[in-house]
Amino acid sequence: MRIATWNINGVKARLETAPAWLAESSPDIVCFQEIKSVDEAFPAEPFERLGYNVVTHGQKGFNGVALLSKLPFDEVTRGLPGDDTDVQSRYIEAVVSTPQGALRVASIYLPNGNPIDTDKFPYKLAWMRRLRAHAASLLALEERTLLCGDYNVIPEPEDCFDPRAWMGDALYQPESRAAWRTLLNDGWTDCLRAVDGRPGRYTFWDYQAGARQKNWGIRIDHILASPQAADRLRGVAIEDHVRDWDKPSDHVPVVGTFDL
DNA sequence: ATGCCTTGTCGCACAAGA
Repeated sequence: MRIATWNINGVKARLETAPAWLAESSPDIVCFQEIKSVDEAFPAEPFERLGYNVVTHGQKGFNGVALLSKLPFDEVTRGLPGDDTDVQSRYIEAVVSTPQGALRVASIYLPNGNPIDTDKFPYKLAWMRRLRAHAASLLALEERTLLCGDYNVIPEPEDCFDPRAWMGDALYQPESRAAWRTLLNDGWTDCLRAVDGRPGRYTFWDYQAGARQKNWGIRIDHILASPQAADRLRGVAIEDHVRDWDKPSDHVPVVGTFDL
């Protein structure tokens, strides 16, 4: 079973690139972030034609997440629990039935948090606390669970080209990185790091300043596995060749392979 | 120090991203 996460930076702008990569890689389950579309306007047909069931949690203009699965969805939950006043669409969770049993997957678009001297940064940190609380309730189920998405956190210095360039940024603040570690210390496995200790395994390159050509990247797209899923982790691939296609997203797909 | 690009918006510049 192969599960992918990919911030596509606008589904309507990716109607060539996204189906092309899905046709090439053919993951069983896909977590999209930043669909930038309301649910009614999401162009599901190009994905359904490739054999995927599609569920979305969108909003107008910004944010928005989706799940695609070749297996049918048994249940779907939209929105991160813990704050009924939060109107931003950044979380969708579903359960599928595999031959080995149930698999729970969430697509996560964690707030960016910049600039850090505005209310966007405390919103990010509050969102991370909510995520930790909900994730802990999922760990208690002792199921195979994967929390996949754009976490907007650079975990360690080796996850960016030049840490000095990110010092004042919400993605690399001590509070952001501490919240990330707190989440992992509850029992979640950072799948890429579990199988690949090399520095410079980036998942995002800015559109600006020739960042891709200079390899000024960062690793912010992550697959977190519950113990029951991590036990079955076989490998993780960062499909960075997609960053060099026409009309790319600034993020690239990350694909985990599991014995499921 | 800032913008550099890209996307979406009831556009005709701007917000947001990271």
